Parts: sequence; structure tokens; C-alpha cells
Amino acid sequence: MHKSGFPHLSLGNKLIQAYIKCGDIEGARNLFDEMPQRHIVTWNSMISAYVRHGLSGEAIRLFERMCLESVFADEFTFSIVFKAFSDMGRVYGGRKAHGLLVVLGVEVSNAFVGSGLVDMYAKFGRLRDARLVSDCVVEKDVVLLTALIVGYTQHGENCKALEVFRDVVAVGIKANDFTFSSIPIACGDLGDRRSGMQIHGLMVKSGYGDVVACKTSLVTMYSKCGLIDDSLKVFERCPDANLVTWTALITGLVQNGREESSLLMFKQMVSKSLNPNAFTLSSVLRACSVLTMYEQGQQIHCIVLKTGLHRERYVGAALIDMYGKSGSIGMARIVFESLDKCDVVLINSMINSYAQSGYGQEAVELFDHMRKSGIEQNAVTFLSVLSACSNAGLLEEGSRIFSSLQRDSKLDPSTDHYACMVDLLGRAGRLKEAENLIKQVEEPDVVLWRTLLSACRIHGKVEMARRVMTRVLELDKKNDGTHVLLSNIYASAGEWNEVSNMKIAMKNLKLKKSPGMSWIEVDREVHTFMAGDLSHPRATEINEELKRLREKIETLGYVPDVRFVLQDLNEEQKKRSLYYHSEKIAIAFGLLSNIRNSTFIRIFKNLRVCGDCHNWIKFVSKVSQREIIARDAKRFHHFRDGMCSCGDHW
DNA sequence: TTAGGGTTAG
Repeated sequence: MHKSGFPHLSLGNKLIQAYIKCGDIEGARNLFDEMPQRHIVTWNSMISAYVRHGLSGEAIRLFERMCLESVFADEFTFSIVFKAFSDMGRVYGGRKAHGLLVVLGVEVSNAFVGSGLVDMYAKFGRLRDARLVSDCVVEKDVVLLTALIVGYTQHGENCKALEVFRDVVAVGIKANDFTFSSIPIACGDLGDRRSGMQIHGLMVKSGYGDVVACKTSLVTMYSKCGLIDDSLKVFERCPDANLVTWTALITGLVQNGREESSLLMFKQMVSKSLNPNAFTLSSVLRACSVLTMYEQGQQIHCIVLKTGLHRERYVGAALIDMYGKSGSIGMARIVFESLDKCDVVLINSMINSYAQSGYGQEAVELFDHMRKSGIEQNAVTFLSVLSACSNAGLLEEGSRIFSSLQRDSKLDPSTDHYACMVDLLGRAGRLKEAENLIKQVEEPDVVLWRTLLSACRIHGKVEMARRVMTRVLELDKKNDGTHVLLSNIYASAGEWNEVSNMKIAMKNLKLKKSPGMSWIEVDREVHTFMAGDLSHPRATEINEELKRLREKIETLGYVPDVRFVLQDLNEEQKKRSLYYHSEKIAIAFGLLSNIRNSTFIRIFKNLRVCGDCHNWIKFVSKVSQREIIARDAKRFHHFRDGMCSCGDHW
């Protein structure tokens, strides 16, 4: 023992090592603090233990204390401390440590030091610095080059990642499982199937084809290349799939439009007692959102709450989006307000939810609040708030925000931003101003002209529509939506000859009008209806319900508005055609299904709700005492007690 | 002692 009663220097170090080995970091720290003098190895052991236990902040504090006490850091210290700085995102501190390394004359060419430094700069996104350090190391090893590859892939520089990988192969450095779990990501993000498949072959040849992380990386690579069936093949040969592998597959399925399969896979995963994390849950929430399956979405929300992941940013954004897209704006707001920290994506999700439900004022307030709080707004923020203004007809606020976007030198308004303004002006009947705004755009796209064409329809401006149509056709001859739009303008004006000319034009161009359909989720099953569609097993009941509703609402003053029938029919035929619009059938079915005694009914339509249906739903919401939420191609309508949230502006 | 695979807004 040391005369002061403390263990001898090397014995003390051994004791600290023993504490660390047992995972007793607190014990190691106490002993460390009590030691009258410490060897460099002791400092290094302690710093290293902190980093390995996820206590990088503590590691940095100890490193700084070491410098203050004039203990010279060595290669070992630097190899570990750079990771601490990158874990904590402390760019400035990391650079200072690099400076100290130079002053102390520690060699960067040491493989461990070089790799640590390259990895730190790569994680900070300072890839030029990472490359400079890497170039100073004469004998580069696989760890250093893999760190560089990962840095490039994580910051979207996938071509450079592939270049480094090709260098690795060319100079004969043996790529290992870490390299093979990183490089397919670059191929996936580039959509480079050829390189992806070559690397897959090389991986198998090198003996890493059975490493789970490598296979996971292949699942992602194939799915990002649009080859989801190949992802499934890799997954089938992965009996040791872990949570990351399952999540990669579930995400891939969602990204490839196979949302139903992704939900089935999720169920399988849970049945294997694998607990989903934030990655998994945000992907399945997206699947529910796309499928408009909100009962499922709510169940996933329960899992989120049970697992305590409701404060995770990615999950929060996915939940806000899911509730926003389901028209449950109250729930979206509850999730939003429960978050501890806000970032631009979360706020954009909330603004966008407001936009879709027509809550323009709330969207503008959040936008203004964001600006006051100093949170940087991006192009999506402006697009979301402008679309909120356009859905709610807030011309004054929209113009103010659009002007500030034009003044803001950091962001250039895109054609999408202009489209919102054209829509706002157009709907307000200021068609000439809308047209002038389009002329300000250097290369106006077809969306802008089509937006103006749509405004012409609302205001019945047939002559202007003819002119705008020629511009639309110059840019996109083969768009069914455009032809239908102009045909509807002619139909509203009673120009039936022109309507049949449009039909002939569409036939010649082999364009088909996409059929209108509505759907509703009942007991986690989706029921879809077309106009006049009486093929549902409960068609007779639906018909009776429609009749009951008609009788009730007619006593309150509902009159079918045949102006919305865009076919050349007689009055009685027109009324009958309105009677069986798909949204009416879906609502009648919803009412008779009495979904879980719910106070509301939610339906979806792939096209815009027509004026007569809009009026019909208002009456039905009154007689049925239900809130009816209808999502059409663009937005939500919340009907309650004979009124609609859109204030008839849509 | 150093490097890896899966997630959010339009």
C-alpha cells in the first residue's frame, strides 16, 4: 500500500480496471478521484470506460481535466476521445483536441488515431477535413476507409463512397463485415442496381454473405433500387433477422407501395417477441397513413405510448402526419403539444395537418409563432402554410407570406409556391392577377396553368379556359385530368358539343377518366364504392338508408342541385345520377354500420367532392347528429350540425 | 483503443 493508505499506482490501476470490467463505473470513478497520483494508463482507462458506457460528456470532462493537470495525452487517449466529441456533437471541442494532438506531436498516421479523427470529422459532415486527415495516413487500413465510406453515405455523397470502396478493392485491402454492411447503402441511395448486385456477389465471395448486418444492408439496397422482391429473397434467407433487419424490410415494403404486406410483416415481427422501436413504428404509422387505416393507426399509437416512444421526434412526426391525414386534427395537436422539443419537420407536419383540414388561421398562427421563436423556416414550411391559406381562402395572409418568401434571399420560391398563390388569387376570382403571376415565373410548369384552368372552372370563365388550355396542352398533351377539367367547364356552361369533342379527343389520345370512388373503414376493413355501385352485400340496406336520409333532409330543405351533373341527361336522370354518387353510398353504409357507436363517420374520396354532395352531407350531418369527415383528393371537410369547416370554400 | 445495417414534413 501507498504510505497515504491508497493502493500503489499500478495496483490502483488494476483495481480501476476491475471495477470497469464489472460495469461499476461509479466505483471506478470514486477510486480514480481518491488516487493521489495517476498514471496515463489510468486516465485512458477511465475515459475509455466512459465512452463505452455512453457517458461521452463525462469522458470529455475528464479529458479536459487531464489537460489542465498537464498530463500529456497519448495515442490511446486520442483514439478514444474523438469518438466522445463526435457522440456529443462538439465540433469545436473536437477541432481543439485535433490541434492539441499536433502540438503534442502525436502521430496521425497511427491507425487508431487516424481512424478516430476521420470518423469524427465524417460524423460532423466535415468530409473535406476527414479526407485531408485520411490523405495524411500513408498506410490506411480497412477501419479508416470504412469510416470514410460511412461518412460519405451518411451525408449523401454516395458516388464518393463508391470511389473509396473501389480504391479499397484496387489496393488489395480486404473489406470486412463493417465495410460490406455500409457500402450497399450507397448503391441503394444511388438506385445503382448494377453496382449493388456486384457488391452483393463480392460480399458472398468474401465470406460475409451470412452476417446479419450485411444482409440487412442488402434488404435496404434492393428495396431502394425498387427491387423489393429481391429484398424479400434476402430476408427469407435470414433466419437470424434482428429488429434492424425486420425494420429494413417493413420500411422497404412501405416505400415500394406494399403497405398491406408491411403491416402483416409487422404483426409477424411482434409475434416473434421482437419489440418495435422508433424506426419500426414510424414506418408502420406511415403505412397506416397511406392506407387510410386509422383504427390500425390508433392501435400503433397505443404501442407507441406503451413503449414510451411518444417523445421521439420521428415517431412524433409520423403520428402528427397520420392523425392529420385522418382529419383528427385534435389528436394531431395533442401529439404535437406533448413533444418536449420542436424542430422544423415537426412544425411543418402540424402546419400541413392544419392545411389539409382547412384550419388556415391556426396554420398561419403557428407559422408566425415559429418565426418569432427563431426556428428556421424552410421551403416545405412556406409550401404548407401557403397551401393552408389557399384551402381556407386566406388571401391577405397568403399574400403577406408569399411576399416575405420572395424577399427572403435564402429561399427561392418554387413553382409549387407560385401554384398556391395562383390558386388563392384564382379562387378569389382575381384571374387576371393569377395569370400575371404565372408570367413572372421563368419557366412556368403545367401545374401552374392547370391551377389557373381550375379557377376558370370555378368562375365559369369559358373563354379564358380555352386560352389557358392551349398553354396546358403545350406542356402536357396527355393528361386525363386536364381534359376532364376542360370537359367539365364546357359541361357547366351547357356546351355539350364541346363536351363530346373532348370525349373524342380523349379517346384518340387513349386517355381514360379515372373513375370516382369513395371508401370507408369499418372494423379495420376498407369498403370501396363507385358511383351507382350497388354490388355491396348490404346494397339493399344501403339503398333503404339512402331513401330514409333523402326523406329526412328534404323536409329540412335539401334540393338536389343538378348543375353538378356533368352529363347530358334529362332532369329526372340527373337527379338519379346525383343520388348514387359514391360518397353518398359510403356515408349511408357508415351510418347503418354505426361504427362502434362512434360520434363521427370518416370517408375518403379519390376525386373532389361535388357541390351537391357537399350540400347533402351538411344536411345529413344535421339529421344524423354525427360529425362527418370527408377527405377528398386535396383536403378534409369536417361536417357538423349542418355546417362544413371549409366554409364552402374549396 | 478505431469503422456498420433500419425512421419524420411536401
